[in-house]
Amino acid sequence: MRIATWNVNSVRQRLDNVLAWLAECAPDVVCLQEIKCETAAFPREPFERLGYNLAVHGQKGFNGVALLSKYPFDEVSHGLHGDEADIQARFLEAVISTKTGCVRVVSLYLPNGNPVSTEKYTYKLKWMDRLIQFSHERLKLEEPLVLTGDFNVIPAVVDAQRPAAWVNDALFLPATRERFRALTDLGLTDAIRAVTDAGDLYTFWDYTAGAWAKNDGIRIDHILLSPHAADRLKTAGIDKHVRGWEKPSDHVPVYVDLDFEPR
DNA sequence: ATGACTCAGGAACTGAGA
Repeated sequence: MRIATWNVNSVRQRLDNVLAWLAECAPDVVCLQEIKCETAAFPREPFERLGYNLAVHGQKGFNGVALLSKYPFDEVSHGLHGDEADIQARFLEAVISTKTGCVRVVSLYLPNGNPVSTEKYTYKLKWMDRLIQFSHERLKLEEPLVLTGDFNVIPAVVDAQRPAAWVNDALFLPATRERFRALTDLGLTDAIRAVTDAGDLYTFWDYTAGAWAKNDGIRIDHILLSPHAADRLKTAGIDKHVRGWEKPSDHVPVYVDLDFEPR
């Protein structure tokens, strides 16, 4: 089973790119972030025509997450517990059934947090604390869990081409990285790091200043696996070439192949 | 150089992104 994540920076602007990528990647489950539209405005038809079930949690203008699945959804819920006043559309959770078992998948869009001297950064850190609590609860279920999306976290120096440029940034500050490490300390596995310790593996290149041409990238889109999901990990990869397409998102897809064949 | 592009909203710009 191939599960992928992609911050598309507007699903309506990126529709042609997303359809072209689906054709070549052929994922079974896709987590989308920054769909930038209300739920009712999501272009459902082209995805349903390809055989995907849809779950969408949108809002007007900003944010918005979605799930596509060739397998049926058992349970779908949106919103991250711990702050009833938080109305930003950044979290969508579903249980997906296959003939050989279930997998719980979360499509998340973690707050950016810049500028760090504002309430935006405290919102990010509190959101991460809530995510740690959520993960702690879900890991008790001892089931395959795929926690994935745009984390807006550069986990380590090796995950940026120019780490010095990010030392005071909300994506790389110690308080940010400590909380990401708290997630992995709970027992979640960073799928890319499970298959390679190589550098030059990025998922985002800024639109400005020729960042793509200079390969001035960062790795901030992640797939975290519970032990029961990590046991099934076959491959993990980043579809870097998609950044070179016409009218690209500033992020590229990341995917894992999990073995859900009968045993 | 707290900039450079790209998006949504809404009709000229601003805010947000990272």
